[in-house]
Amino acid sequence: MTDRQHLASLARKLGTIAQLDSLDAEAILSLPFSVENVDPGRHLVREGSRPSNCCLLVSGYACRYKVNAVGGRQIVSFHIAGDIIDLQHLHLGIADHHVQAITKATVAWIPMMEIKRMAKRRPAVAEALWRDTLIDASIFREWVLNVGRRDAKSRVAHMLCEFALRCDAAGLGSVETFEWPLTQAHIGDASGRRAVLVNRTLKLLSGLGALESAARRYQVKDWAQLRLVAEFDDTYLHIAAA
Amino acid sequence: MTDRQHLASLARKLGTIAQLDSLDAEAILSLPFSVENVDPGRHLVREGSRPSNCCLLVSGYACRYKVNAVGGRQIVSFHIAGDIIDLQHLHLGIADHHVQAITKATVAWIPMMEIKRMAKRRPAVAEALWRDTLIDASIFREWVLNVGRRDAKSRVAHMLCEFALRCDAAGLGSVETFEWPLTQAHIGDASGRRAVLVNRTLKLLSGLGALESAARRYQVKDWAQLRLVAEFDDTYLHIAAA
DNA sequence: CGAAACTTTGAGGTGACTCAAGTGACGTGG
DNA sequence: CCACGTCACTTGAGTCACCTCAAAGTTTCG
Repeated sequence: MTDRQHLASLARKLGTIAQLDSLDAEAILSLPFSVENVDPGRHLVREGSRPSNCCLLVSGYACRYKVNAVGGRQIVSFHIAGDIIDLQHLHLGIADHHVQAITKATVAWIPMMEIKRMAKRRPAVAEALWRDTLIDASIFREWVLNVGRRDAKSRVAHMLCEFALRCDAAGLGSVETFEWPLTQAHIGDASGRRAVLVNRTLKLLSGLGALESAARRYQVKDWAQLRLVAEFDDTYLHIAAA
Repeated sequence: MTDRQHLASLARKLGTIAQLDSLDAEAILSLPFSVENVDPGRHLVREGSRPSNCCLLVSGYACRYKVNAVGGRQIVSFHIAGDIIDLQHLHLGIADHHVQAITKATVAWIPMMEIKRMAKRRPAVAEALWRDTLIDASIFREWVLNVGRRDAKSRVAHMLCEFALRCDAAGLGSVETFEWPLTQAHIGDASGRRAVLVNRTLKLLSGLGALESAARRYQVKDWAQLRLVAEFDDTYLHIAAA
């Protein structure tokens, strides 16, 4: 199946990132690709590999992670439908981290050569792609601050705020109601804390009335308070057009 | 003064990042710029500003940092001569972090418009610049792992290894002997630990025989051991050509 | 319906923090 | 050229956030 519809979410996302005309959109929608349905836990990129395709997440959720010498895992970002995950490796050659599906997901594999070719012909698309990688980098910087200088309560709240806003911007729910399909172990691996502490921390946030959680369903009850606890400022997401 | 020599370190660096021909090099060397000499502590980029120039570090050392709500500071990267610091904002519009000189430094301000224009005319240079920003992003990811999943000893050792290798690659000394012009407070702000603990940690690394330190002069005595303590693998620096 | 995976709760240990006081290096101005 | 202020480094002692280990619930899914 090579339905152009699979690329629509990419075109939509890049359209929110930069000004694209109809020829740009056409170039994106006519990229060649192959579709794959994957189960939770399936690896989409392996550290040390030399990817020749970019992975577009058509539906579902994924995360990037690295591991330390003793097997400790650190998730460095989450990804949602419309994210073109592997753009970070477009000009790097060798993958420096893993990418793994969190839920069942549908991905479209796009040859890197084709993306590079499109970038040469359509400068506006190239700029959008570059800008997308720069936004990723901005998010990494915020995560360094998050795990480096915030306590467990703020970290978890911050992750929630970021996920909520990104889902909202991608048209996948609102800030109050969105899917957060993570186990407490995922949240722990992303926040650099143990799952046990994440559990206590979520209870604490519920106790504050900022959040309601039950069986991996979360609902933000008090967005203002959650932002406050998280020290959340969305500038770093660069969601508004430049 | 608008001596082309100031741009030589940039041309050199980009040449190690991608294949550039003589026309590419010429394009880089003929960029317009203005030079400024700055003192330690001087800010080169302010969070919230809308930079219109890219800052090339001609000599000296600088760092990027963010602050949390209570004033806690997190350094997210260090920069050395030849680094074009502000490329991260080329397509972002608004600065999401501060950049500050650590030592006395010489910088060259290059108009972003000129860089974008050059990127359009010289695709190989554009690719080199893009690749440079992707390498930055890769380093951010490693830092998330570093502050998220390593103890103080490994963190500090890791920072040392990275700095050493980058200096070495930039032609600023060797792995054993290089300048690390940081106060213990800097090291603390970068590793997400307090300066007091950094002090004890450096003593500990000295005790292991991996390091000698005195009055902000550092020397690596046992590179193999330092790498081991740091869990250091240089893949993420993407130093070798792709 | 049963196994596996995830969540919850408790108790005791530890790495890093805060507070505090003192030492040493450096630069400046009288 | 010494007196003084400033900044960085050093060391100690008490405290706390988070960790580890452990075991019991609960949800999910084949």
